[in-house]
Amino acid sequence: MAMPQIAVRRHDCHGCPLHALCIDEAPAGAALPVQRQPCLAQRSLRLSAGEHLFRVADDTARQLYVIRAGDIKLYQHGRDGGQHIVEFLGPGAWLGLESLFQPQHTAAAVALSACEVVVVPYPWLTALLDRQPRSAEAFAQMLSATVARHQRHAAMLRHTTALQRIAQFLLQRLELAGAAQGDATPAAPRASLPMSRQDIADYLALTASTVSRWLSVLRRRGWLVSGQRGVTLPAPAMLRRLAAGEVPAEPD
Amino acid sequence: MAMPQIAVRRHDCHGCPLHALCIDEAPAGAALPVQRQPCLAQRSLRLSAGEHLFRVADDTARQLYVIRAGDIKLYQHGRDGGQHIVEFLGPGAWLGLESLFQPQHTAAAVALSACEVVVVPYPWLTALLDRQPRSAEAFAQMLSATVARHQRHAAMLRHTTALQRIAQFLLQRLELAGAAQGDATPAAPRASLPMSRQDIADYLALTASTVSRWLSVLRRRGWLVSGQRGVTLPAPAMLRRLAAGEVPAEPD
DNA sequence: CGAACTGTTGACCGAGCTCAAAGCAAGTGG
DNA sequence: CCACTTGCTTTGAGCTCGGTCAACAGTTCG
Repeated sequence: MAMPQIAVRRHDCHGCPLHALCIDEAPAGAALPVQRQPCLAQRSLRLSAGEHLFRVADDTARQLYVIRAGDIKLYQHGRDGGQHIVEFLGPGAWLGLESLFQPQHTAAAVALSACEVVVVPYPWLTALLDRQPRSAEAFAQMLSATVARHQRHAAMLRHTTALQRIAQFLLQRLELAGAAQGDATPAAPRASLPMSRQDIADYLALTASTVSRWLSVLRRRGWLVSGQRGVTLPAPAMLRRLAAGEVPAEPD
Repeated sequence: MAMPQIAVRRHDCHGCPLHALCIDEAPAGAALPVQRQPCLAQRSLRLSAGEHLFRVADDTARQLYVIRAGDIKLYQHGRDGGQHIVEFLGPGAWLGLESLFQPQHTAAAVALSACEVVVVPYPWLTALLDRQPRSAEAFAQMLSATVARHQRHAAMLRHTTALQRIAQFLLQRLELAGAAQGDATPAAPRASLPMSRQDIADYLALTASTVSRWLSVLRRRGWLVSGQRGVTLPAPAMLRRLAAGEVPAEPD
């Protein structure tokens, strides 16, 4: 059985998160340029659940990270010992943007589950950015999207009730799961919650008690099935109405 | 009186906010390179108080802005009609970072006082970034600082009481005023408040009532003198203690 | 099986919001 | 110069949402 021999492996980096940044430079069958090397020579790192990737005030080691698999939470310390979760990050997300080209990290990152992260040294990044104009644009766009995302999250934390925040959070997790599946199952209302209730609370500026309370209410009403680290949402439409504040949020 | 004739005006752009980005390429008496041109050929814009620089969903026009003089507030619309102030920006600050290389603005910017802003078209920026490696780094650093700043602000809005937020805000305005004066008057405890009480409230995720109430308390206690658009803080040390939550925040 | 941890639920309480009224400053027109 | 308007600020009274504290249930791991 003579299989056709492939002249150039088109995409070793097809599933690579750097893809979006480095694909532009090789429009079609062009020879793989030098810059493509990072995609091939990736150095990756494995973390088990609970292990820190970096902590606050750690040296940045002049590198950042891209999550290939697993979930990571990015957090800061609140005055009172409680922690303030900046973001939950999944596969494809970049880590270390908040301290780019700066000596120390201003946040900490810890694995929620077993993770694989790709290491991206600054030199690789700058080389890419300098040699290839459009990549600088793409990277700037990603940074600005991060700014915009944080602005939206900050906005959500004001003028919204606990229930609204929880509903929005669930929807966010839901469409995140949907995007990962490539919309293959658009009607599968399953969302993963790899983080603890306390983590959810710290993300939404609530207490674990309150999160638990409202989740119970949703469960009692049938808007949410099952309870622990995964959840199915049979009525996303209703959740959307809750998130928008169209329902007065009765306790029971 | 024969004044010595200056051979080359060293820095036409000395007071220019782009300075930090473009100074590196001309270490010393080097001839002014082409890239320096933007500094000289700046197109600037004047706004009177209350005038919008851009609104949400406006076209970005592929340009961003740097404030040369005046104060601008950057805000988004909250669901309930109230507005959520992202940041107050003064001279030297960049505007439009949250929608960089994207078609539409995700926030609105309005002048609080008479302003002068410098227009920076994307092409200038990309030209600068592409030609000069260190500028890309500086720019990325600024973007990442913006991310970090928003993270800190979001962190402040949790686990802090109304009084703490107000104290922190006043201190922030104070050191901002100090920085503008180049620390010429380090002991001059004067801060400008070019925004309304409602704006302060929207920035701190409070109500105008609450802001007014606590400012009154501070005034009654003598930690704060005068009231309207400017304010003097005779006891910054006490404010710092309040901001840190070391004082139980008694109403009176 | 017990220990330690996470999640759930209840009772109470307080910080800040809502609603409302009055005080003040700046502008307008007679 | 003053009556009138308009918008911002201040202040009061009551109420509500979510936090605090605490007890209990369920899970994981030795």
